[in-house]
Formats: sequence, C-alpha cells, structure tokens
Amino acid sequence: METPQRGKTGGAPLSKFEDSPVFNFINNLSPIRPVKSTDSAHITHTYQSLNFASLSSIFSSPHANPPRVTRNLTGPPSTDLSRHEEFLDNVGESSLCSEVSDVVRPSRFTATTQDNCTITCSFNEAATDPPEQCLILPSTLPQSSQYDSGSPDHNTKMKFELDLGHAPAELVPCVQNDIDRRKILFTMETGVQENDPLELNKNEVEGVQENFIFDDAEDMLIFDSFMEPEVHERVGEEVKDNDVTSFVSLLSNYTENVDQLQKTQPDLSHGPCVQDITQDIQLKCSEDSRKKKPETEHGKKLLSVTHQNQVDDRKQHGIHRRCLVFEVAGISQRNIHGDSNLNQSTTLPSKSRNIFDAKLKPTISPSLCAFPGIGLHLNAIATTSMDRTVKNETLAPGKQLITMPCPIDPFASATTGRNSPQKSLSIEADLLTSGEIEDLQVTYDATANDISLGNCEELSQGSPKKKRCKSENGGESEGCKRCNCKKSKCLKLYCECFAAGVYCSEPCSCQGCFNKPIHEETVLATRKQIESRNPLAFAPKVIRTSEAGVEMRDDANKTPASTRHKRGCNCKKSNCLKKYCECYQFGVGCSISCRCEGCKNAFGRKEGVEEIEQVEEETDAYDKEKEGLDDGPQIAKVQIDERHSSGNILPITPHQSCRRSIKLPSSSSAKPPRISKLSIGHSPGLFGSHMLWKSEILLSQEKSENKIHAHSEDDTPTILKSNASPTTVDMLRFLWHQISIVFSCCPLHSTRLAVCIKDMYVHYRSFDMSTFSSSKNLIPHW
DNA sequence: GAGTTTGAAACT
DNA sequence: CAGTTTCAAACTC
Repeated sequence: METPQRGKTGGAPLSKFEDSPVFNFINNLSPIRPVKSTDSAHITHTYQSLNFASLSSIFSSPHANPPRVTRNLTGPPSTDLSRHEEFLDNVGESSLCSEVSDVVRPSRFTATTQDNCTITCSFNEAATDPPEQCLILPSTLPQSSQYDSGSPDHNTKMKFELDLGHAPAELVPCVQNDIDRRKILFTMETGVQENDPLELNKNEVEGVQENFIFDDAEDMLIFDSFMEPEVHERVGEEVKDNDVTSFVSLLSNYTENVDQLQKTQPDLSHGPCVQDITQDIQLKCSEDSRKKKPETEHGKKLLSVTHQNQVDDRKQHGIHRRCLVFEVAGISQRNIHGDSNLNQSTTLPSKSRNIFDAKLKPTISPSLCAFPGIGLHLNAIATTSMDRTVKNETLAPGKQLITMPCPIDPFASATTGRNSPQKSLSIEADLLTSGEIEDLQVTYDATANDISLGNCEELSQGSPKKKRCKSENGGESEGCKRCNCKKSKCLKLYCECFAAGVYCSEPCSCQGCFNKPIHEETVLATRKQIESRNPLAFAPKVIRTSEAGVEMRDDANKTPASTRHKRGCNCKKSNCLKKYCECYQFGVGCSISCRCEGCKNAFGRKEGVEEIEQVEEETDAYDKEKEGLDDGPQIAKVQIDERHSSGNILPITPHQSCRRSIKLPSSSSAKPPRISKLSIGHSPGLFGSHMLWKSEILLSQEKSENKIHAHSEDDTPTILKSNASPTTVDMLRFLWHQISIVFSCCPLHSTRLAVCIKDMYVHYRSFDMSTFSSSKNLIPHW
C-alpha cells in the first residue's frame, strides 16, 4: 500500500524511509522527520525537540478549577422495577439518595513559561539489523509492524521533533510569552552519520512546514513540525560535540529553566489527559474542549468544532458505552472509517487535522479500547469513589490515578491469539497542590497487533469466556470487562465489571445483573455502601507507592518496587505464578505487604524470598563445584544470569531489553512472558500488554552494573560506555529512557506523550544537579 | 463446556 | 482481627 506523503509540503528529497509507513505515521503524528542517513548501524540520537514552554501548555489549563459538574441521578427508568425493588430491600433506601457531583478539582500541573526549552534528540532504528547499538532503544520506537500494514522495511531513521513553541498562538493559548526562549539540545550521537545532520535539518526545515495538532487532545498538544533555524544551529553544535558532559550541563540548564517555569506560572493546571477522569467522558470532552485552552474565541470555536466532530463520529460509528474513549477515539474512529482527514490537513483548520495515517487504522484502533477506562460508575460517581479513594487514599497525597484500559487479556497470546492486541494506558497523575508538581507516572502498556475496530464488544460477540477481553493493567483498567456473575447481581466486588467501575453489558453472562445503567441508582448506592466499609474498595489495586525512590530495588529484573499491589496478595498455593494472584495478574511483583506463601512471582518476589533463594542457589552451586562437577561454576553463573534476564519483566531502561525482546520466543502459558517495553510492535500479545511502564529510572547503578558485568553483553549503549562517567551514564540512561518513552508513546496518543514529557520534566526537576559529578545516587528523590 | 482450584470478598 | 463462607475468575481436562 502506498503511503501518502503528508506532513510536508516539499523540500529536499529524503531517504527511502520517507516512503515508509513509519515515516508517514510519525511525520503526521508529530513533527518527526527522517534522517537521510541510511546507515542503520549508527545510532543517532538527534533532534527531538521538546519545547518545554509549550510543554507547559500541555499540562496547563486556564481554568484552575473546572466548573462543577453535577448530575442528578434520578431513579432508573424502571424497566425492571421488580428487581430494583428487590435490591432496595437489600440495600436500604437510606443509601439511595444519590446526587453525585464532580468535585471541583484542583489544578494539577503547573508548568509554563516564559522560558522555552527544547530538547532535541532523534532515534535511529535499525530493525533489520540489530547491532549492539540497537539495544539502546529501537524497540521503544513505533515499529512498522505496529503502524504499518504494509512495508516491513523499517530500516529507519527517524527524527522526532516536537517544537511546541511554534504552534500558533491561537492554538496554544498558554504559550503566550514566547520570549527569550531557551533551548536545550540533548544530543547523543554515536558513530558517524553519513550526512550532516545540520544539512538534513535545513532541508527538513525547508521541506516540512506544517503545524500539527493532536486533535484527540484538542487542547493539549500542539506540535509544530518545522524546526526553527535556531534549533538547528544548536543541534549542530551539539552534534559536533560528543562530549556527554556538555549534555549534562545542558540538562542542568534545562532544569533551571524548568524550575523557573514553575515559578513563573504556578497556577496553571495541566491538560485533560490527567484531569478529571471521573467525569462523563463526553461531558469531559466537551468541557475540556471548551474550558481548557481556548482563551481565544477562535480557539474555542475550533475546539468546539473539533469536539463536535468527534462526538458525531462516535455516534456515527457506534462507539459503545463501555468503551468510552478519550479524544483519541475520535481520531481513531475517523481514521478507521476512512475519514481521511489526513488529506484534509491542508484545508482544515490545523486543529482538526488528523495526524494519523490511514494506514494506521488497525493498530491505532485498539486505543479505542485502550481508553475506555473511565467506566460508567466512574462517570456517574465522579466523586464518590475515585475522588476519595484514588486521589486521597490509594495514591500518595495529591495523586490521581487515571486509567485507560484495554480490554484484552494481557496474557492472551497463544490461547487467545486474536485477542492479544492490547493497549492500555494508565496514567497516574499527581495533582498539583499549591502549584507544585509532585509526581507523575505513566503506565502504558501496548502490544501491537492488528485489531479490527477497537471496540472490544464487537470483538467479543460470541462467548464471553472465550473472547474475554479485558485488561488487568493496574487493577483499575477495566474498560471492557465482562463478568459471569450468578449470585452477586454484579453488585459486589466479586463482579469484575462492578469492581472496575463499569456497567455490565451484552458480552457479560451475568445473571440477575443490577450493574446496568437502568439501575444506576442502585449501583451508586451499592458503591457507596461498599466504600463505607472500605474506602479503598474501588481504588486501584496496583499503585505506585510514594516512596518509590526509596524502595527502588537494586535488582533491575523486577518490576519497580514502586509499583505494587495495594493490599498485597495472599496466595497459598499458586506461588504467585498464576493469575489467581493479583500481584501477578497485574504484572507487579509481590511486596512486603503480601502474605503469600512460597512466592515465586516472576514480576518480583516478596522481599526476603529472593535473598534466601539466591543464597540457596549459590550454595548449591558451590556444593556442586565442591563435588567436582566441571560445570558447577557455570551453573552458578547461569543461574545468576537468568535471574537477570528472565526476571526482567519491566524494562528499566530502553537499552536493556531490546535484545531480549528480539530473542524472546512466543509466550509460555504459565510463566509470564518476559515483558519488554521495547517489544511494542514486535510481539503482539506476548509482552507489553501486561507490563507497567514506569517513566522513571529504575536501575540502581552500582548493583546492577556489578551484576551486569557478568554479562558478556552489556546493554549499555555505546555512547554511554565511552566517555561518560558512571553518573553521567545514569543521567543519560534516564534521559534516554524518558525520551524513548516519549517517542514510543506519541504515536498512540498524544496524552501519553504529554504525560511522558511531563514526567520527564518532573523528574528532572527533582534532580540535584550538584550531585551529578560526585554521587552515584543520581535520583535521590524518586 | 463442565468441573476444579484458587484466592479475594464478604460475612460472622 | 481471625476464621469461615461465598463467590467468580482462573485453570484443567
């Protein structure tokens, strides 16, 4: 299939990659341009431009306190009065007074800007020939297999630029003071590029001049695809200077900029991506589009039109209730149904442009299910559960969990192959309190696979069991669950739908179900009742602990210790190796709060177990060696190495898992697949879906490095090996990780990108730059 | 698809 | 809080 050229209006001829779907996808997604060089062996980390001034607009809103949204919940339509009354007897009328209103939410993000910072970087993907450098990140990039329905050739060099500062003022109302823009160019480059990046940039500047906007996040992200000359100059400077230390100093400057951004405009709230998730989605959409950004009337109109189109599209295409989607759905839908806005990009207002290539339909579509997340209860009970439990209790103070789930079993692979495609996004966003960005976490799972229109209900018209499609990502991401309840009336936490905050729907096989819109009152009352017993009942089961940094594990093989099951499991027989175990089910390691016995959780065992077993293993090896077995020491080494590899469920840094993900065979049944973030687009249904991404560095440098020394293959990118001091390596790893996330996320949804960027922003802020050269503990605050 | 196993939820 | 029961998902055949 020939890919239309979009995203540029002319200019110098580019490489063949320009013809590739990957290029087209990215080029239309965000200001990404290819690099001419075709030397895939070279790692070119160039020119990703993130204008943090505009970034701030991503997370900002002119309305610190969104209007209160009140929903009067009248009784059910009484289509099933008998049942309803029956239930009332059980629940009690007192609990049925249900007026639910959304609380006024505080603004969460403060970021803005008179100072703009630009991060520049780019990626080189050498998918066909993964040399050592490939370990750095390529798999984090969108793979052609994911976004390309056609050409498998994705020997790719991509230039990824986000220069948000160039968005038209009307589209970026929050980026008002674009003065004294400061840019920081993060340039990491190894090898010698065939072509001078500067020239490339210039060519691209000439050739690509188009503004992009993710209209799925209408007011969130506005990308400008052309690179301003100033940027290029800086880029060139940095490209020529391979010294990593300069990078660090740039980073330091950047940090200062970020701090200043915070100080200058602390009252801005962030964008809708991390906002009130409990609102009715469509209501939210329309409100967001009205109230967030459009400080200008023109902007309002644009947003209004855009949103209306999206709503219409949803209606038109029959988006099901349970697969409520965020803005991206509109995009996806339009794309999917051939609403080739892509080609209209030159005629439509920029806000209405569709950034996705029509080719991407199949792979983007899952996001429809990926974002349904905010279930009906959550829509209706905007304040009752989510606000209290999630925001105030489950998460660290000031946090809010946003989950955009995907309906497919994350473990589905061999057995449920067709269901395997899954994308889920879970955003744990901290609320901004007192204008302070505290924390942000992006949890994003994605496996790439073609899936028809991402309506999971369509996907599962048949047997609910067989075609079960759900996501267990984070415990709260249950967009398209289906239950099989018989006795609980789907009004207890036994019911997955109810527990997930969604109504039961057709695919469910439940009996006597009250978890339906017509029983909304009942549902709400029950929820209240349950919450009165346990305020955390509807809170996410998997949370990120506040002391993430403190308890960060040394072992890079495990999931981040910061992501743990809230309550911990209590497994007795399953050894935490089956989905009976909630920890395992959610893809997190067991923690100290678990009371499991014989824990063998592949995502991370309960503390204490590992050490004991390690000692045992080493003892065994020693014994064997002592007994004169030739292979004794080797066995020991293999064991150690396996611990490093097989347990590497979560990719810690982009450069850790590329090779592994490539090597990985098909999934096994019992043991969880070795999940790699880099597997996105590679092995649909095998890994990524179950994985929780953490946009944070998770390596404890000392220990991991010591252990990794045992490896003959060091995953550390060449660039990090050469001149960098250990601390710089840490720094770069982290940065690289962040950028990789940004890059890999953006094609799917700008929200993810926004959050990733913000995450990066936040983390950088927490750096104590003074420790860079003296301490190995680079991330003291995580 | 039926039956079994399992552990969370609910109950006492 | 601990023990028991109920429940539905996960699993096995």
